[in-house]
Amino acid sequence: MAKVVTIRDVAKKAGVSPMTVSRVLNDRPDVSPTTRRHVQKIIDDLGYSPSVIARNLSRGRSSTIGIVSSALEFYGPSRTLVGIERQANELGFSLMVRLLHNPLDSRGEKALEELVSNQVAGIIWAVAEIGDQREWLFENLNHEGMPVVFLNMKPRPDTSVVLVNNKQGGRLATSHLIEQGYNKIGIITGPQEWWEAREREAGWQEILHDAGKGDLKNLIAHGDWTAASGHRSMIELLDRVPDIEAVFVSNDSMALGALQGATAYGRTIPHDLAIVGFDDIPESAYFSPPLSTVRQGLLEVGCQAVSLLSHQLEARRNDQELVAEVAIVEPRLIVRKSSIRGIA
Amino acid sequence: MAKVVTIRDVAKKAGVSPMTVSRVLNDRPDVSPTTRRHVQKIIDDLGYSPSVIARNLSRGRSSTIGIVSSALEFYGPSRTLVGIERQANELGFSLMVRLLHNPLDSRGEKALEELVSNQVAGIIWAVAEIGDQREWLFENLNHEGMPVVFLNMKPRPDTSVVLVNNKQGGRLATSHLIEQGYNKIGIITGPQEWWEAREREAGWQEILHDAGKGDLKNLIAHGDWTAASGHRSMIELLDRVPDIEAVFVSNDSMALGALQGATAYGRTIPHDLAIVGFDDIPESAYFSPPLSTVRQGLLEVGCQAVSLLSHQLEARRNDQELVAEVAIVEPRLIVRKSSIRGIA
DNA sequence: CTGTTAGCGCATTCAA
DNA sequence: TTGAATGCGCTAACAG
Repeated sequence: MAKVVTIRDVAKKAGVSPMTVSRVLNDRPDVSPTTRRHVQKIIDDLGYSPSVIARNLSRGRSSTIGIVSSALEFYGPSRTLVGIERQANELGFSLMVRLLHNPLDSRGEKALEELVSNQVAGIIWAVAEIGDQREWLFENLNHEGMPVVFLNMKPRPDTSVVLVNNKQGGRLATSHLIEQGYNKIGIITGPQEWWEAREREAGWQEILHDAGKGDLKNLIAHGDWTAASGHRSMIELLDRVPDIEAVFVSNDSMALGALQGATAYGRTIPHDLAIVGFDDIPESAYFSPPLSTVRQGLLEVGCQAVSLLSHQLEARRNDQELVAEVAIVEPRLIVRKSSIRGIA
Repeated sequence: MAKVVTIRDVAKKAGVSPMTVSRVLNDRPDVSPTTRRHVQKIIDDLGYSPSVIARNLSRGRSSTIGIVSSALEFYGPSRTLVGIERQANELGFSLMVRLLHNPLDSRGEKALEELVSNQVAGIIWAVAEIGDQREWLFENLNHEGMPVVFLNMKPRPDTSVVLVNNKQGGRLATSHLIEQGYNKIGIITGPQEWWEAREREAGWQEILHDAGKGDLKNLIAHGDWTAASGHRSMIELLDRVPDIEAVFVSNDSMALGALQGATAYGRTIPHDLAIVGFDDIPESAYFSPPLSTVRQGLLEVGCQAVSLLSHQLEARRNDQELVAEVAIVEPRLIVRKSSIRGIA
């Protein structure tokens, strides 16, 4: 219990009022250079560090932003968190993090309450869109008047959203496969509750449709993002459509499982079967064969999220109209061996 | 700015004093059941939620714990964070997270200051041990009298630490390879600045030494945890020691790179060369061939860290002696194909 | 430029 | 079992 140094201790020692110290701390202009220097010295000497919570209480606002995330075991969410942290740091925000382990239960509510009562300045909602949970969210959040930025959600009016153009990612992957001359192009999707999974599938479907490919039903298998499900789904596709020529797999982990499944099934990649993944996890360049994939700008997503939130906060401080913004991050196709026709 | 509901609003509406409301909020025994029910109802009606920061300021302590972590792009740290969050949640703590992007710079200091001035109740230091940064830490933290738990660090007196028995992990992997009848057993290490990397190497070395294997120098290659470095290091080993029979790779990502490197070099795994990894990332069961590896109980590490910190906090609240605890989590060998002699 | 007064929302005394 | 007074550490608004 080293008695903590307060602003009053500094003031006393410096022979000024607490207010002056406060002004120095906050870099206010209305302090004489001499006084400022003097006070600053005392601050340093005493190793004084202001109590953020007292400041927040007094100011009625905080510089902590709340993050609600989930599924940190996957590449996407954890990578995004890193981006968020980086930008938050840059802009002087602290981060309070809550993870939802099972997004289906009602804990979103508790997480939200906790953040609200911790007086966070705003919230970044980085949880996959699940069912109607969102509806509940919108009511509550707007009710509270809490600035929020959502990640990877279908844009809606008056809501700030940062998203990767997942549909475009699906298009890129599928177009690439068509350009390589493949005809029967299947897909292994992510969980249908994830908006991102549905979008990637929509991109795949759009391209095939435009190319005049007929019945797509048989070419779809549903995974759950894990390598195990990729493996399973690939076997399923091969059983169902033995002459399938290429598969767009909705993330790299599943693609790894798919690669292994197809190989065990007796197919040589890419000679017999082409595969394109999604994410560009660092490992994917070292799969056998190296995986063609779609890279999302996930750090960018995190940065943007914090920036948009920051805009909202600023607008609010200036009593301006809060204009919702939407930031779209474009993905990029990375071509490696797994999708190149004519390589053994 | 929906004017926020305070404890006074509730009190007024309930016709009691703020104090009574406070008692209800904190589940104090000295409130009549009738009053309690009544007040509780008003609380619910108004949707009142107490201001955590005001409470903290008043009580002089908070229930937020600070996490300093880094390298969330790797499996270990992010997995550990999940464990921490889970247990924190369980015990009613909030989490404030700071990431160190380049542990070599002095930002540890800033992160620490930020957490301290946010009045966190304690800190979990989950950053790889780098050089003499730790010395600086110990001085400062003990000076502040802040409860801290360190992760994966060499235990030292009067310091709470949670660690995986990395050396034992190295032993398990290496013994397994010896039992399989391999003789020339190499290692690809992690970055030498990481304590965990050094420990794994020490385990490997100990077993080989005990088995009477002579000169080990040539059998060591240094990686940096990435698949790329695993690839590179494997080539290096094969060039240097063409008759090498097995390699213990200090994490699974590097093992993936090593697998690919060895295959490209013309070796068949495990026929020509056995490989054991470390981590048991979910993907490793789908490498080609499936990877034998050492599983760390990372969730467990996170849980334990929060528990130890919680003990410290409790002791402090009761003015008891703070006894530092050390929790050791034992790793487990997972045998798959990549290390089984006599399989093609 | 600097100090004074007041109060952020709550919990810890104490007294009733 | 309840309430009144007081203060946590800081800053906004006003004075001087």
